[in-house]
Amino acid sequence: MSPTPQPLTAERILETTEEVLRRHGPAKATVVDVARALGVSHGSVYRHFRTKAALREAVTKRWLDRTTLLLADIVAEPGTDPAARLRAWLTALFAAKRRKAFDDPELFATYTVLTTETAETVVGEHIAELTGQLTEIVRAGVAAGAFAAEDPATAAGAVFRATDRFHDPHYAGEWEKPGAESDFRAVVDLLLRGLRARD
Amino acid sequence: MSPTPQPLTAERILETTEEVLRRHGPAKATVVDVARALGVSHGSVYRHFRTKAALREAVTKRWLDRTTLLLADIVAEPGTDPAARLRAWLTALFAAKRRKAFDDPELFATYTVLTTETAETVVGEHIAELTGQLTEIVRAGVAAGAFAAEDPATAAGAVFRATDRFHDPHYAGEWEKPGAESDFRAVVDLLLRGLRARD
DNA sequence: CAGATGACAGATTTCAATATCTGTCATCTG
DNA sequence: CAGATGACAGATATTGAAATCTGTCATCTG
Repeated sequence: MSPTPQPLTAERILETTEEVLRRHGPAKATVVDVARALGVSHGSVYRHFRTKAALREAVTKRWLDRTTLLLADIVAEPGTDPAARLRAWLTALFAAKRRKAFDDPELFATYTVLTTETAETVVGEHIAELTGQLTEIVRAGVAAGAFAAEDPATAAGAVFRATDRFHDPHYAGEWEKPGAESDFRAVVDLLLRGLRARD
Repeated sequence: MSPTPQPLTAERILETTEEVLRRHGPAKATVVDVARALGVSHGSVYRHFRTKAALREAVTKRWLDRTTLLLADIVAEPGTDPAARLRAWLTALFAAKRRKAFDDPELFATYTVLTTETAETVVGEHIAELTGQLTEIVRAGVAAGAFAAEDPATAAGAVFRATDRFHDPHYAGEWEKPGAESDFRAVVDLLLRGLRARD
């Protein structure tokens, strides 16, 4: 769009790459497109990112990190009832994903492809961060005597995996169906019952 | 293989279609291939199945029904402890899927494509049958005073969805990883804890 | 006449030629 | 001389013509 006289930074490249991905989709967005949009040669892009895959990874990480940050607020919330906090966290995650999928389906499809490409690396770390947050919530719940769990990390992992259907993009098609909301509640209810400490 | 002089039945067509799918894969298996393998014209195949999609659906249903039947035995088991029976059912489902995926990865990939094609119809019914079995186990558990659940069907649905990761072919890649077994146990433990009746 | 056939139209797939892209690097420029 | 360039080789994607497939149906055959 603009010839942009500003210095070429990794940050500007990432912004432009997002834009190009939004416009062209994951299959047709090329490094040459990104360079063209920035008004530079594609060789310059390779000065900041070693490969096209690395560039895509960086964009994907940015996108995932936005969600991680959003949820961190809930973990940090002080003195809430552990069960309520765990439910709030899971609900916020589901809501965030559902909103992304619903508001801009094409962009969501683009990121679904990107995350599939980096399942083992970037997405793996993202999931580790999320289960880390969950572990923190469970740990606090155990400390408060509200939850019973031998190992908070194991329990958190189980909770995360048991709710895959409500955050894995693979199931996005199910998220706007009539029963989705009550299905979610039923799973969360069952999991919270399983965590709750016996008197 | 053989020119087969026997009468052309839907059953024989299904058997041959399985064979052709096994050989050629889902992308390249054509109705013409099936007809050729049977030594008939493809018009004759269309006398038994209205479309190629209908033929594929029928094959897929056969395949899924084999698993349904396997699990029905566990539901029918008399007088077992409800928790043990539920665990056995979930374990058998996971084991059956994992075996299929591991023993013949190409065939499993073929059926993964087929089930994706018929997600709304055949697979939907298959899932309904499985959750029906689960509901029966939960209902019996509630009757025996071992489980607490307002609505057994809802609880069964929640258990099924919470274990998606261990039966949805989408996750097949995870099933042979080191942690899979203990991840499975952690989720099932948590779910059983959630179902268990309080004294 | 129940059931099989194969020619056919329109849709889909294959294939090979062509164009574009990725990643490198010798060269240029401020 | 730090940073940008663009020519280049090999890999990948696009394209359009030809081949194959799907689904129908008038016709044939036991």
